[in-house]
Amino acid sequence: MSVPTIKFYVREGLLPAGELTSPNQASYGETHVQRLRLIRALLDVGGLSVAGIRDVIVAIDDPERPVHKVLGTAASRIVPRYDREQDAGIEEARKSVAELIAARGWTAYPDNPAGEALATALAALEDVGHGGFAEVLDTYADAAERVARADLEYVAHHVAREELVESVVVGTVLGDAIFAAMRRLAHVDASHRAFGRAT
Amino acid sequence: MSVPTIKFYVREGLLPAGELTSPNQASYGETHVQRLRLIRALLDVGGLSVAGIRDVIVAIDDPERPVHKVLGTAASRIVPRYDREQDAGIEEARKSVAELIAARGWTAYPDNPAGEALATALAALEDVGHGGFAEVLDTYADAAERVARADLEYVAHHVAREELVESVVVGTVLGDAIFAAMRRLAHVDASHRAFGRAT
DNA sequence: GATAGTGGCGAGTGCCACTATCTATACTTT
DNA sequence: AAAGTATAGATAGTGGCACTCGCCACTATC
Repeated sequence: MSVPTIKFYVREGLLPAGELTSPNQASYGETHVQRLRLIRALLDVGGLSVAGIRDVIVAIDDPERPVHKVLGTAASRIVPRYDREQDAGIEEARKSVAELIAARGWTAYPDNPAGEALATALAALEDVGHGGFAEVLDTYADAAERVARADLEYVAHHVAREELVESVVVGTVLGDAIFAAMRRLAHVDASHRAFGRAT
Repeated sequence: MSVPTIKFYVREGLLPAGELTSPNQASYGETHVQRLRLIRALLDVGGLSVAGIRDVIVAIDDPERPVHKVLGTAASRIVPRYDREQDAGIEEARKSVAELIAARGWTAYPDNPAGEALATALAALEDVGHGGFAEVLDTYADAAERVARADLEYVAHHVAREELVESVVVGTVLGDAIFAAMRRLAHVDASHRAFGRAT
């Protein structure tokens, strides 16, 4: 971790400045190191932008902000913003999403960032001519439900209140990466079983 | 979709050139449109780079290449390449991945791109101080297994051989986005159930 | 007292996905 | 037939992003 990079993060508001012990010496503590690790994790593994990380961090650090608002901010930075408004099928996809949510009995508004992201992905699927893939959506929803329950249970039982927001952000971002990697490992296994060939 | 953008894609080898009907007229057909949609889906929703898409497309279009090799190429472009070699905990994380694969009875080499990606994510988790999250890994693996089985079944039953490679690529890339979005929707629901508040 | 490092800051770099501009040609309208 | 519009192809430029450099005044250390 080079010094200029750290100075850059300080300037961008990702990292609090060190405490000045003299005009040209500042001391950094464990919290700075911790914060740096968080930044690298969100940047490298989570794929967030520096600006997005700043917003998330500001939200995390603001003790006034109610928890669910912080999570809202985090979600809106974490979910990549596709602007596919011109996509012909997006409206139809939004309807599918609303139906799925209703069928599942989920309490969630379909027009939140996650619902929009799902609609975008479904619309892209349709565009590409693999709309039939939507057939397995129920399996995806089952799996997502299980995972989400496990996430929440972990958070509820093992995380102290003051760490809550940060761990939810970390879990959301890194959880995506973990699941995606596992899905690919499972693909390799499943395809080996089905076709008798390891990839 | 602007004309210069299309020409750019042609130059970059993402899109075959149109058939010249005269020195300054080329005709594009339905396959070009289809290919364009694929490019946009991988770019916007899948988050691949133009160079990565080129590699994937070259692999898809090469009928000589055995299927499992194409999927290997696709996987190596789809999985983002983290270079966390200097991460202290990466070796330990690799061991966890190998153990997980063994415990699951999966047939997959832990040193493939997906295994590396998983190790990286786990190492990042540990760095950030949320190593305990690894507790729920089994739930993730269960879910990944289910999803992967559904993916494969769909492909085996509904996809013609000549479309196989493309649909696996599409399914892998868009499937990630779909699952991630669903996980967030399920989070909202689960947190509403647990804490009685919608986000 | 020479060397090396620091904070702070503006400017620069390299990469990437386009986008603008240019030339030469051809189709289209009047 | 002349003027206007459009296209292919190619080179160069743009804007955004994550750094990285260079400069200054100063200090810590050998």
